[in-house]
Amino acid sequence: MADCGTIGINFRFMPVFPNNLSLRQLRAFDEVARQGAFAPAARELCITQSALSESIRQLEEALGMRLVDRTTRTVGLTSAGQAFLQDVRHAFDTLEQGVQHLSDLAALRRGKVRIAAAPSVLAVLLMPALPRLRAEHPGIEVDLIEDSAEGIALRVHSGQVDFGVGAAHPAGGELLTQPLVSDQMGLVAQADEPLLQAAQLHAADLAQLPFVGLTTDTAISQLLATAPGMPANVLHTPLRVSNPALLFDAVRQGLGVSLIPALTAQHPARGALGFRVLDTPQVVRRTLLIQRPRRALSPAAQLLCEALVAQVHTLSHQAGMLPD
Amino acid sequence: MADCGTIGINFRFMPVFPNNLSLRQLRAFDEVARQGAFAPAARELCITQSALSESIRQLEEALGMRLVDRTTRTVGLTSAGQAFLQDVRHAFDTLEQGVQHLSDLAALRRGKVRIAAAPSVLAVLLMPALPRLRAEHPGIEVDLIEDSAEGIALRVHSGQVDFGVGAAHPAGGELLTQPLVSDQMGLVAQADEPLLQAAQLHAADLAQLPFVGLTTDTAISQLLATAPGMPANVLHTPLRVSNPALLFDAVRQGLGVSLIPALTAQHPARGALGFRVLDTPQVVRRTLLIQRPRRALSPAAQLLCEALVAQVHTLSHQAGMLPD
DNA sequence: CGGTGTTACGTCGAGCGTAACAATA
DNA sequence: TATTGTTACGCTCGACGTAACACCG
Repeated sequence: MADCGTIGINFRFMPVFPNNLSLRQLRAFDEVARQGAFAPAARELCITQSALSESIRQLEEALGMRLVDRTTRTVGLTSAGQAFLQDVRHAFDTLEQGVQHLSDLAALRRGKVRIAAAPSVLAVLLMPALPRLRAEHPGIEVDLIEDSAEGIALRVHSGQVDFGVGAAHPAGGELLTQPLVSDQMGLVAQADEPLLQAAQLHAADLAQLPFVGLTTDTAISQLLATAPGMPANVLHTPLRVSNPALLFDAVRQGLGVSLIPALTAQHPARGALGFRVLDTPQVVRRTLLIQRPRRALSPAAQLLCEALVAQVHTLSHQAGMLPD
Repeated sequence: MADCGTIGINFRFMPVFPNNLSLRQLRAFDEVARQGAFAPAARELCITQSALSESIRQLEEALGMRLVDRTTRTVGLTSAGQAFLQDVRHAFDTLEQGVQHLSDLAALRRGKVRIAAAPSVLAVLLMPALPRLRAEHPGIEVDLIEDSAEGIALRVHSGQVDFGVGAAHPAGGELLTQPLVSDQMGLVAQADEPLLQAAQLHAADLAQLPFVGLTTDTAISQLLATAPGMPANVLHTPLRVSNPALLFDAVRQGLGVSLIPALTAQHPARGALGFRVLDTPQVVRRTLLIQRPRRALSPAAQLLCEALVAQVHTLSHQAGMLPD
């Protein structure tokens, strides 16, 4: 490498910063001031007197100023030393505080997690885990952002969220995905709908029923569109809503039935509506955990990740759930 | 030396302080964050990428936490890294400020000097130098403390003042002294006193005049007491005052004449009173510069010291002055 | 003498550069 | 392919300890 600092244009600000001095020297100075003598300070620092003496000498040389008045028997600080000591200790406190902050992050005493996810994931997988998380880690802030598959991908890619949960989507380029849970599509209808009690439920059975769909930008809608054997009224619905909660409201109002994933059926907004898995075709929705590649999750984000997986396991016995 | 940290009782506070990390690593971290990449940061730091990479690795290892997310092409900070960066920069600013303070002290832009001295020294040697000093170094604070020889010695010994100027005194133990100026004792009297014009002035000439003295705790009084050939009215005075200003007032009131050093005669409070050196005996007062041994003077104190010496030279042509 | 801080000197390891590698755009 | 970050491997210089010294109580 070319020797630096030769002609280079970029001298920048360069305020003669302590390029020379080291934390060792400053720590040594602090301890000498604290102890008022070299010998005990050296013991405290776990070095010999000679090493300590050398450190102080170097520090004074680097600063071009005498900091300590040596009197063989007792040691005192120069007025300059006293002034400098203030700042050194302040800097130490700041650094120590910084390390403490890191420790807090690692120990989950502090932190902030931002998650983007599909509505059902938020309501069914994350919300139930929050009370315990809030109780056990009150210092961790959580932002839950409801979004579409595309929005999730974009938010993950831009780093706006720590990770996302939802369907795969090409937006956002290459993202690191990991299967979290798969579930089957099923019929949601008013409780007295006879099909809910049928021995077998086929997609064709829905052909004559009024059908309420999700807007076409949703991953679920697109999943149904690619599934084989879907009757026309399922593929082209006269009424489309953008999220499960509205869908449940529509079904409850008698506007029709719908097909939703089993996980979404766990949404509290379903209320007393009935649900059963579709036997043919088996339409499986895969929900992924989506991260930026080569980006480490913060400890708090890991915690929520784990809570998410745990919640998946809790719900794994429900009809139509296929945990990965 | 016994290996430290074994059983020792003194674990003290020991808050897992950054015992490992160094300023180099922190500076490297700061620069990586600033540049957003290793290569330019390494150039800025005048080291190779490999060295920089190693520094960051060590820092992360010391902190037990990933600070930088490497993406080969671009580099981002972990949330932990962002939080830590704040504190690191704050600590840097504090240190830089400390160094700046030292620089200010050295360049006489800031500073504080405390001086203890005899009244005549303050009024005659220091006061005249102050206007220029205040003009040239407005950031330097000066404390002038008027005191007796004993008080000066004690204040110097205790470190309450940077240095003292006055007569020698055993109080305060071993002090570093340096002759500053010597001057002869002389007669101070109302301007019409015939002795002021005499060809020769002998101590015995004062025997019949009313005499006003300084209190016996003053160095001048003690000096006169040990001088040979002093008439009784000089040695035992019915009226004693504690400082030259009062003495001048007394003489002006016609209460008597007195003997004072030539330097003191330069005191502005003398007004129109006459002064002439005593021819026999020649009584010489030695004024010393008094410092604590093995204690370096601050730059500001040195400045005042030099101003003091310069003022001595300015007055060296006056009658009775014997600069050393 | 006991204890202080300083200096001299030999040793060892941390920190660096060179070079080869891996991975992205 | 060009550029970036990582790893491997010597090397050198700085930081340490031992020891001898100088100094004060």
